[in-house]
Amino acid sequence: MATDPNADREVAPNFITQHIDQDLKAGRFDTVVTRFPPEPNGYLHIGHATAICLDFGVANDYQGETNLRFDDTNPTTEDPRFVDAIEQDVAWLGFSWKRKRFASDYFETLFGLAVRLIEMGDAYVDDRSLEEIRETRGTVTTPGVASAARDRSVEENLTLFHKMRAGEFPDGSHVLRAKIDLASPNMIMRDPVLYRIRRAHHYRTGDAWPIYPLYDFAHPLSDALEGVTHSLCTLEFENNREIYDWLVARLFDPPRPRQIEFARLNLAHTVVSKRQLLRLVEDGHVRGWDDPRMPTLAALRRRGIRPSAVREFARRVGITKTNASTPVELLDSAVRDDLNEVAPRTMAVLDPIPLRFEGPAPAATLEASLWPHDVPMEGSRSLSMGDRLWVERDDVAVDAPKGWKRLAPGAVVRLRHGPLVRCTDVEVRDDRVEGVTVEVVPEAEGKPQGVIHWVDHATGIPAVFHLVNPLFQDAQPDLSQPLGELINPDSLQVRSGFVEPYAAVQDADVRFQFERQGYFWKDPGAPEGDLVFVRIVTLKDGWQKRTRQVEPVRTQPKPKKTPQASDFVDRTPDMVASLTPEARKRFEALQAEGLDDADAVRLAGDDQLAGWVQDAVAAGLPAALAANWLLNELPRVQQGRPLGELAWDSGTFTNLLKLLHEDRVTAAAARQMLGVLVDDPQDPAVLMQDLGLEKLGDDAALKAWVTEVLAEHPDRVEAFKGGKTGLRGFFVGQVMQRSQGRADAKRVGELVDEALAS
RNA sequence: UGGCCCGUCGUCUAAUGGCAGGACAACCGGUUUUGGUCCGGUCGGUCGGGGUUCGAAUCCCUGCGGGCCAGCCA
Repeated sequence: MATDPNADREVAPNFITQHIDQDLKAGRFDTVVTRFPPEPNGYLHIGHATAICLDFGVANDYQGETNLRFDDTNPTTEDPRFVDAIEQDVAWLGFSWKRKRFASDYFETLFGLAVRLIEMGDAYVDDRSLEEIRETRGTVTTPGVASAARDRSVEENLTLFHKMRAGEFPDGSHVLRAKIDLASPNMIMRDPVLYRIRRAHHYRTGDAWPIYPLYDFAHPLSDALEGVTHSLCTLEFENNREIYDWLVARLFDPPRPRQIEFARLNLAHTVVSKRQLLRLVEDGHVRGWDDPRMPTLAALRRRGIRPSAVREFARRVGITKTNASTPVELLDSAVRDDLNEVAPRTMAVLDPIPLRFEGPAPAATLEASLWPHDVPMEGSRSLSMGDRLWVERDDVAVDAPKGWKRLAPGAVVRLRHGPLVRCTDVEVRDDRVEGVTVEVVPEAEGKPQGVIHWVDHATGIPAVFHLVNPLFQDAQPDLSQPLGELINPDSLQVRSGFVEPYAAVQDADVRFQFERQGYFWKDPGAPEGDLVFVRIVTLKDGWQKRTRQVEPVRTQPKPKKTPQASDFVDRTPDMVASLTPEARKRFEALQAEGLDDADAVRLAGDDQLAGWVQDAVAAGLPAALAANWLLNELPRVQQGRPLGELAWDSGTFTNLLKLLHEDRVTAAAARQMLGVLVDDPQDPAVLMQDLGLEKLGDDAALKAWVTEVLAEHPDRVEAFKGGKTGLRGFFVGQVMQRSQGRADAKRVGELVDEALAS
């Protein structure tokens, strides 16, 4: 039985937890502190929910803690009512924060840090207009130009900055800017603005401050002040990480917080952007922030979705860096799974037509279970069945299509929890079914074609049903179009029908399954006294699926892409042509050593790389071997660090290659050693001895391992012989593991082939 | 166009140089007094090209496609 090895974790391992694991192992931190940093300028939505589950979830998994921090640095857009709403939503999801903080708590501290930055010569006051600053920032392809303000003295900057704070300048007349690099390819590093003058009333600090810090300044420093270790945010902040690191490195000692970005959630058929949601509300396309069609947490809550379902949804979606769009079906499925075992089964007719009995009516009080056979819950309610009932219009057909399991002339169905009936007549007006007549048939008389639900005419209670459907017609709405044209006209359907009495009298928080219809609960937003049920989610409907208009998406193999001319381009000649004269010389020298142009040109572009190859050649090694390891093997352990940042030198590299060249170690072992040597240079021969990595020359031992491995996995041997040839790698890998990289993999491969052939 | 990031079944996501697996969707069947649930099965994928390697989804190069950045928003 395969059990989930991560069942005890809230967040399944992902690239972020891997970073955390590494940081913890490296001793960079000894605890995990995260934060959830909403700006109080709107309601939280399902996208935030995934972020919340991540922030709080990983902290819980690592016995760490999470702060709720309101990033309230822009007084013109923020409102305390959102603070309350956000707290409510986070708590509703089931998370509790260690500390509640506001960026505005830190205004005084942040001001002090800004002063220090000025004192270090890393920030200056610019007194030019917004337009001027914009124009001189340059473009993505052209560098920006400095203003005279950039060269102000520290004293002058200090004076000006204090005057900014004292309110001596008008709004927008001065800003504090970091002094970084106006030519940076990262636009955010072109002297980003840190403070602006904004004489606006802040909901928390009142009129105490005429200047406010910007996100890029306040956020990293707030993280550092709170002792946050891992600052998880969405992909659009990737470019901001550079300023984050820049500021924190200047103003704080280690351990410094670290920003990691992940992809935000996109849900099909809806929008998850505060701006767009605001538009929906303000333009009246929905009835408010908690309109059940909205993706806000307030709306999901009103719709009856439980927090456990949202958390399960977040778990199923996972965390990656891929920009992706999640289908709503994934949410629906999580909601159904969440409700299946807790929702008592009851009956409601949403589009009622009368059912009359021909002959004797059953007239009975039935004791009907609230739970189906497969839900381990107990309980029942009594149902009275009089001589007239309500049934669903869709459950009656004049001409039964193929596969019809409901009422149609002559057809026998069961009335749920009641008798079998045969349809004797269908009343039709204007092509619409308006009523049905049935006769009771004895139990013995054949199998019913199906089961339909009903509500008793005499005791049934009138109710209104709100059927919530996707808000947008298109999975990926084109938001440049007017919203009115994008909205699904059936996003909210209102029906008037009847429920059985039981459903009307239960507590407000009970989620029902109306059999064959879906999960519903009483709309908590309905006017007092009105009986309104909102549909949380439909049931999966095999019939509707079969008959619906849209063609189901057929799964068919993608056409094999035909190779394009552009697939075969060789950039090498271009690269050779654009070599500097100096690099050109190196290129020719490497060529002379027998390297092909592609390798030579890449090495020639780097003085150091080219030198290392020459050193290896001087030591009697083939240039191609050195080039191969430098170009193809080194990057694996380099992890983006330039060659110069690695601790080792060309001599260590050459000695490693020598061992390999002299056949004293295998390539696998050499790779292992490479990982150690770059950071911890030493004599590779000694390292080889220490790790016991000398190449194994003993064919007999290899054979023994091969036999052993094959004997241990008879099922896989069978599968291999059945055509699953990919298993060859598995067998070789097993033997390699046993030899700890000391066996000659090529030879092992041969032995495996031999053994499997017999 | 400069820089950064991302491309795995229809969709979402695993596999960290060694068996391409799971979920959702779809399809077929079984159980069922819900066309639900549950169970069994089927279909279906590493963006193209080249390289490194005994072995590549994974490392390297390159092409293609997508996202982000030129707010005194966050």
